Amino acid sequence: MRKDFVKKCPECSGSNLSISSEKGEVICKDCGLVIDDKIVDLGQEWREFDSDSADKKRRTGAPSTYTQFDQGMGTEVGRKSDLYGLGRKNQSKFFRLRKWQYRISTAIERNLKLALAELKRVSSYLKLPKMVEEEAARIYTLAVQRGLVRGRAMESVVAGALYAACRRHEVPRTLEELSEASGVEKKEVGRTYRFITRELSISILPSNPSDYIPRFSSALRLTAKTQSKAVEIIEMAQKQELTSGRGPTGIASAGLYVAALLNGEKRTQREVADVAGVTEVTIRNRYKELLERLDLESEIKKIKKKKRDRD
DNA sequence: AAGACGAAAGTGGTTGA
DNA sequence: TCAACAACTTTCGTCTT
Repeated sequence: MRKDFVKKCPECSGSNLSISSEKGEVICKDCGLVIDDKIVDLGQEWREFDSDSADKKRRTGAPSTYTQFDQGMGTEVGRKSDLYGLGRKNQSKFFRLRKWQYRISTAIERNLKLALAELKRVSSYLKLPKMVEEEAARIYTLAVQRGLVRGRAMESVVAGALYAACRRHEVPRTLEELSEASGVEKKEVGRTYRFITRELSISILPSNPSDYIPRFSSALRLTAKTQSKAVEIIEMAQKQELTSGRGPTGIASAGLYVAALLNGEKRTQREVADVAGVTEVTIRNRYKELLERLDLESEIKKIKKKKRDRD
């Protein structure tokens, strides 16, 4: 069963809430307020209604989880009782093997234990959905097994794995946010992110500017109308090929800035720039392109005229 | 005085020879 | 491996509201 954290929108007290578990957001459909954009956990996916469907769905027992350091399972190289019938030579070989196995696995386990603790810390700081945390843990485990952590700070690999997991699940967090949460430098996060996704050949779609809109616009306290206008503008921009090669946060913030302007809820460039983690200059550049290519100039002029008339 | 605008120089990353 | 290149940032002076 899903936990309902909020039943009514505190802004307009409508009960028309939309839960997007993938993005970890609860949005009021009436006024667009993002009530809780950082749901930690919505509970398990599968439910059992009767024994029939239970048999189909409950195929794995307890879900194996990557956030436990050994995925809830362990391996050992035999026990002493297995020694029966081995010759002397083989006995010592057996002990050597077991010693090595022990050393290697404890080294990996120790690392994983530490890393997963760190991963959980960062993830809960950013209030990421459980799915993303699991994914990040999976990625990190793979990275350890491939020996990709050697020579790299564990923290930065954790941050890189989390960033990758966010991108995969279209729950975008900026590099800055990851950097702030993990205490790893921004470039380092980006570097390890690129490294591990390349080495593990994890394919990641380029992030969509629209994915940032709900979070940014709620931070700026903008209405749902403005929010959907911004998404509209961004879609138009994508059709005009104004978006390729540009930073998605820059496009998102410019779209939001224009949308707010058109709906008479003006925010300054600085305000938008701050929540989006870009500079005013970038917003200006994108903004200029948007006006030129989407003929919004006349609409902007109308807004300005209206304002003058009011004075 | 605050916000918007734009030029110039610097940074880090990608690409192609 | 190096140089050219695009996107973005920082900084700063000027114009607009």
